[in-house]
Amino acid sequence: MDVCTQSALHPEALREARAALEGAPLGRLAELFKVLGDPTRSGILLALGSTVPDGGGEGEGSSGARLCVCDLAELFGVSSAAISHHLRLLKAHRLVRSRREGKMVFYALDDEHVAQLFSQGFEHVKEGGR
Amino acid sequence: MDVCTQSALHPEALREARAALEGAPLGRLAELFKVLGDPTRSGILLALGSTVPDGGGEGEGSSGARLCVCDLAELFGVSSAAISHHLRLLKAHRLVRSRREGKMVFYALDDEHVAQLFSQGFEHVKEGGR
DNA sequence: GGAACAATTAAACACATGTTGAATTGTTAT
DNA sequence: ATAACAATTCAACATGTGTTTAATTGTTCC
Repeated sequence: MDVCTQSALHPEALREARAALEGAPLGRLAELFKVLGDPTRSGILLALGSTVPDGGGEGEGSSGARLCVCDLAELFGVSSAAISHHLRLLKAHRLVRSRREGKMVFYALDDEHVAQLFSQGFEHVKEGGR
Repeated sequence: MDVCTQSALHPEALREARAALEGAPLGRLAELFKVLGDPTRSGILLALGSTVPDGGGEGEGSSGARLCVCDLAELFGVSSAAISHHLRLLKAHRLVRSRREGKMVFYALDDEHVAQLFSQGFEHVKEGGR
């Protein structure tokens, strides 16, 4: 351990910080962000968030698209196994919900916060936040 | 590739989704979330976001704490090398800024969106979003 | 029942990521 | 200049993560 041997350098600030960390569900929060921290998964959420205007016939409100595993696999150019894997993760974190319909399984967003989360992220990225 | 061989199953929805993905800086967004997706890094941001009320003497407004690498290493129980590594990442993404003061280097939050981003995350996590 | 197809799961692999200890750089004090 | 100490960088290692192919499950149609 290369940690400083001299002393706790700024005890007051440290105490404050500890207090802030104490109550926070840090693990869960990081886990959520980790789930979002993959381009394919963010892409899935973004795609599912895209509103389909003149519903072709599968009409289901206008709160977001509904896509099957096949669609997503083609959309991102990966195997459906990979997509399935990602979807399982997203589902475990209540970010998407699934609904079987015949041979296919359709996925849709399951959380109203996700869109806001993304827009905040965009804000940061747009402002040159590398 | 196990991808569905039959056809593009839902062309309209796919077209919409493609449009939504087209404009979005997906890579950057995911990168940002990936940076936040580590407990130590989220912890650092949370710690730096904690407001130190009765400034002991290092007074610098009330918009957040200022901690040196040593403090953070002790706070999370890892080597200062590890902390330094994380800080470099956070800095590269304009999430923190640094300021040298004598032998030490102090870090502080560098972005006003971060707090909001976190609060959105908390919202989700609190609501049982596993 | 069996065939066809979408979805999931399992096993295995390549690659990225976080950590460490050692070496290096930067700053202050003697 | 040398010593002391904080911070960073380097090299190396252990562990995670995303992907693939293959096998399995679920559903529809014949």
